[in-house]
Amino acid sequence: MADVRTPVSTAVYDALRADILGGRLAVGDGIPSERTLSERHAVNRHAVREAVKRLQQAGLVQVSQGGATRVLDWSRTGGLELLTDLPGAGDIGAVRAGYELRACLAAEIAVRSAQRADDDARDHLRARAAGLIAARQAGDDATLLKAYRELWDVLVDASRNIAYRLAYNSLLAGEDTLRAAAIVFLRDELHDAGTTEALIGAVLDGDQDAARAAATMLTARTLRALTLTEAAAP
Amino acid sequence: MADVRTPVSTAVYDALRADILGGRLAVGDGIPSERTLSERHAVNRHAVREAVKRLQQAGLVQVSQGGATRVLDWSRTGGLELLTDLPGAGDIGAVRAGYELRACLAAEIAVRSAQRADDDARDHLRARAAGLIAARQAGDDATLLKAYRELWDVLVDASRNIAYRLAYNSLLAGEDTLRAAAIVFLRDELHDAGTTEALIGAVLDGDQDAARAAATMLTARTLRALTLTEAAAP
DNA sequence: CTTGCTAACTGGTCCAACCAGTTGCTACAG
DNA sequence: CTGTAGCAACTGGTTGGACCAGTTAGCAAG
Repeated sequence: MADVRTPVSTAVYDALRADILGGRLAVGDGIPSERTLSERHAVNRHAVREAVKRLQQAGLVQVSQGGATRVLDWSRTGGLELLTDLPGAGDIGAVRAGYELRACLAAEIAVRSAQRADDDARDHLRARAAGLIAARQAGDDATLLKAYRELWDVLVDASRNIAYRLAYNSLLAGEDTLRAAAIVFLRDELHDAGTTEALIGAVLDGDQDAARAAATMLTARTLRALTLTEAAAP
Repeated sequence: MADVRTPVSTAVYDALRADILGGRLAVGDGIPSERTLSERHAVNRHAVREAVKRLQQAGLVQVSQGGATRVLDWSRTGGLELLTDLPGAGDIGAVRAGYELRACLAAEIAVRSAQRADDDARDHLRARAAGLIAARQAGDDATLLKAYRELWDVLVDASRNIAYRLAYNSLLAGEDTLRAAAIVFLRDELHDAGTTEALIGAVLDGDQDAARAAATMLTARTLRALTLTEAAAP
């Protein structure tokens, strides 16, 4: 039941990914051969191959038959999905980077939502707005965060842009591990009920400028909190 | 030499991914068993497993031992790296979505570059600016596009935000297949030498507002071209 | 010193088997 | 007739070993 058995190939993948993102395997280096890795991790070579295939897809390594599998410069070949893996590898600045991207996305999502939201999307938005008000009554930050995220989820859909949706997914991919930290940074933004209401109203009214302004103000609060934290304890 | 042999596992992966993104495998459906797929594609089961592992990592399927491997709603679980796969699956709107995301990113990259570019980054930027001028002399759009991309590549670095870099990577992931189409849409933006110069100057001067304005004007040209094309031949 | 071949690597693929969960049907007990 | 226990018959997870197909490096002949 509570069996959290991880496939061995995932264990190998995690280990290699951490080594690469953590810089222990330098760019251009060849990683150990599949046969070596299978011995070292005491698993079958097939498991290693599955792990390497995933590394390859993530843009972390380049494999070539006959030659060695080499580590790529992931800052050039990696995709946005790597972002949530970076903090785990010890990169603190990645958190600020992620929130900056979110800020830029949020403003645009707000504008496009105001521009493109149809009746269906407006209904959903109103429902989430009500849910958010209810969550504020609870006084529990975790509940509030959940409701706030659901609000943005609806806005992302309303913006009718699959790229925004996918980028948003990538940003939230590792949220479970970061939720506790997120609440700290998002605190001011979460409790700014007035601006949140303004955002919702602007989207419902189709007021693109007001929507952008509100979204920018909301995310600016979190960015400020992050900057202060970063400056205080680097 | 010209041997473009694709690994069989990649062939299986491409086929399954296309079926999922193309909607031929519905969300919630179980995909055929590994043994069935290995028979159907006339490959070994390990090749199928490698393909499925990649699907899993891409957020397209959920596998569970004992149970069937089910198709996930990739619009909820997929990352930005899926974007460049969508056009291949027949989704035309994904191109516009991608360029809208690029527009929003570009403006922010310009601002952050103006804010954070150090001497080293400024040197690189000046070099690329010179390269761009040289490319304009050639009169060849492909050369110009290359130089223009290199300019933005430097700007992305100058913005000192790993999330911007990774998102930018994701957006350009499938560029080779789209290069011909890209030149058509980017034509006006590419030939707007004045605004490009203004962007470079603003970044070098640390003028964030001017940088944002220039970047926005540049990307707006491409968005307009895209909208016109979309409206003309939907 | 250059060239060419070979041997020892690398990854790519396959076969066959077994382990470990899930699912559904069947037969037995109530 | 109903409910449940249990036995197949699936599913994915893992292993071992073998062989093919490229790359690389070293050695030997020119």
